[in-house]
Amino acid sequence: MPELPEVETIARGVNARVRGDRIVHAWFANHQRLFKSHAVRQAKGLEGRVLVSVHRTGKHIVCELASAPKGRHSSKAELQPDAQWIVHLGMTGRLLVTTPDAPVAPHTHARLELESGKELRFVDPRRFGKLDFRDLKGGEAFNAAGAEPLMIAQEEFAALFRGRKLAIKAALLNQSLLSGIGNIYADESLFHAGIRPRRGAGRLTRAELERLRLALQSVLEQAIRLGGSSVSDYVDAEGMRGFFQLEHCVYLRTGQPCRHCGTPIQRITLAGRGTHFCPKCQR
DNA sequence: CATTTCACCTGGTGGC
DNA sequence: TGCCACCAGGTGAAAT
Repeated sequence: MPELPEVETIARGVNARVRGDRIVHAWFANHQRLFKSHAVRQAKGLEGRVLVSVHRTGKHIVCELASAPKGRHSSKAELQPDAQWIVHLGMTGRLLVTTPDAPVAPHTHARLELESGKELRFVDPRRFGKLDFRDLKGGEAFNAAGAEPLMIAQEEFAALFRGRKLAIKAALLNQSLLSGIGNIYADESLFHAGIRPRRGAGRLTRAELERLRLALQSVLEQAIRLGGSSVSDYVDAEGMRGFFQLEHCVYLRTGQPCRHCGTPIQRITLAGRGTHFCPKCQR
């Protein structure tokens, strides 16, 4: 489900609600594939630690955790993190902050009870999500493989695609090149840059690459401002839908008129994914 | 190595 | 109403 703007929206929402709170109990469902490190180890690591901050890296939500003696509430947010809980939402994952009496949704696979009484819940019908715990003593902090699309500079961006034979859309989806772009924002940014998804990544001109970089950044930034795209079931940490789906120009608009020229939007399959573009505006 | 395909899951939709 | 085929925002392992 969630790509960079949705994950950013969720991370900000969770951070605002749980920052400084302590995890008093962690419960995990018995679905082994969800856990990159063993569920028992994750629960042990989480219980007693304070959530110092929650932020996004690529499509991952990173919760910074610190061990802290009980009863000192004044400066919890400034504690030095010594562990991380990393949540990947897969296609259908949700990370929600709820009251303890809120009904437990079907497919709830994790519940963290917090000292304040709130709960942090992970819900994921298709179970493509992943939960990981890292102890920073002895282990490495989490790092996304690819570059951040919102931060990358012109030269570095162009270098990512040099010499590559795969289609530009496939390259945009490759998380070890850029992290955070998924099917919606790949299609939308290629539309705004006027580039056909099947074009070879290594054959784009410098001008096209720079148009693409700027299109990606403006599309992602606008989507974050609108709280992400709610195509079917995406909601933020409070269960609220986003609004960027109303701004989509091509994604899931097969056969509908292009917003710029009126030509019907085409759908093809590329890299195994539904791919949408305007045959007139994109060359 | 680079690139492509497919399995992993459940649920929603639309045709018959 | 039921059954079925097909579709879905992601990733990583296996095949090419």
